[in-house]
Amino acid sequence: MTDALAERAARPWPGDAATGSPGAGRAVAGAGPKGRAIAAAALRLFLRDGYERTSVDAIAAEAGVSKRTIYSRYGDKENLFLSVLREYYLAMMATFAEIAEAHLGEARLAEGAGDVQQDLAAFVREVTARVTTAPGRTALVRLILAEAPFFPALVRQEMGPQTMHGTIERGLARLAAAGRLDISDPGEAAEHLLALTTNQINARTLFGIVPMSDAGLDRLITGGVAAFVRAYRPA
Amino acid sequence: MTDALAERAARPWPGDAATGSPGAGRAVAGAGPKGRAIAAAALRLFLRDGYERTSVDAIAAEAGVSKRTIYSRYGDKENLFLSVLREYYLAMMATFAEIAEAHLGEARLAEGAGDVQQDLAAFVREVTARVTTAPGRTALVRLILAEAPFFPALVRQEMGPQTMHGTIERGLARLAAAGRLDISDPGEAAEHLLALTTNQINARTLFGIVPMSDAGLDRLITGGVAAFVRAYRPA
DNA sequence: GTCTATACCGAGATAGAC
DNA sequence: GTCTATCTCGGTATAGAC
Repeated sequence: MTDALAERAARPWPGDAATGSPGAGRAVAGAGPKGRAIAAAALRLFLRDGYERTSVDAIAAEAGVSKRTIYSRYGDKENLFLSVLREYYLAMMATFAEIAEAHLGEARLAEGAGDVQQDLAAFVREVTARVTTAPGRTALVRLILAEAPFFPALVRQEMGPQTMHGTIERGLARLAAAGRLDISDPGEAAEHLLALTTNQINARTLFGIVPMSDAGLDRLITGGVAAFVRAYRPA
Repeated sequence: MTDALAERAARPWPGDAATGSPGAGRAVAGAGPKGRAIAAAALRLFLRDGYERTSVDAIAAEAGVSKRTIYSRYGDKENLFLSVLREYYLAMMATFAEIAEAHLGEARLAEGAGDVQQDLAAFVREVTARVTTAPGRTALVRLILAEAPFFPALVRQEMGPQTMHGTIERGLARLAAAGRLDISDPGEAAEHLLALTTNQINARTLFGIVPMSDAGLDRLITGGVAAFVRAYRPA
């Protein structure tokens, strides 16, 4: 894991007691340097090889800890799996929220109006670069899709769909209120924007399996945003 | 497998030598009643449990044949997997092609022009009902996504993306030529139509994992097609 | 007390032998 | 069609080290 997201994912969850030595406060699976090493190794191998093909032995070797340490901290493989995936997912959503706030937040929109199409394209481009096509992100989504039938917790909790949706919906509603778009159903419009951009990229690349050039990505985003604006431009 | 697609998938591939007894002509894995039983059982279990979680023992038991029979016909588990998936995929694409021809083929469009939006919605609705949300289809797509990194043949050959794309592109080009849509790039328009309908359904349901009511499906299709037509309607 | 190292267990896997 | 060889897995146990 070389990207910033994995680094972030290796940090203890929000809500954890302390980041100090494993013993200060309630012991937490992901705390301490050992905990970070385990989580990082597990994440890396699960994302690369999937659940069934990843052995706890391999994770232990990769993390440089003994297998017993993993079991004493995480209980079993399933809990380790769900923990590291949730951690990573939350980190990714935090990045997304930050980007969305910068592009579609109240502060940004109060600055004044540029061209809607260009503003939306800039937003989507940054999301694409920093989230959608981030090294581990596509693997994460593929993994969730693959394992969801066997781990209902994956879809029950916050890792389901519709997590980017609300944020975008509120941003679009602001653009509509400012008269820059003609939107009667912001929820539906948010889905359409996602469908024409992020989801289109996912479909094209089979969620990261088939490579795509930066130029191709840019063309796809530009075209998707253009179609979106054509469908929702004020009369 | 109770649906018609599985029935179809259990038939030998187009191009196979004969459907007769396994020994007439070149021996073919999927031929004969035993071959059909094996293929049907393998497909069912792979779609339900995935590759790693499905054992050849279980397939043999489900098919009512000996494990030896499977190995002598298919060589190994991997080949069995790729064979039955390709078979099923091709059957699905045949169904899609048939629907597309009925709705967007030359014959249909020569009949005269109805409302574009209604025509497209009818097309998408039938594709959705008979292909996109067919019992095994979503599982098939999830399985391909999950296993693609480990079986490059899955994406190399004809099972990649873009298989529905060409057919829809030609249909949209015909609609544009008839002046019923304003499309400068039919390839891109086809992607946008797919993105706003089929792909949106997939994203919403996490490829069939999260259930969706028929009414919800219909609303989603209607809204997606409406947005598409707004983006591409003649001036 | 938490960690490492390693040996171990039972189950289940593929693949091939008979 | 059964039987077996060989392997790997998740998980535990047992030993000692910092």
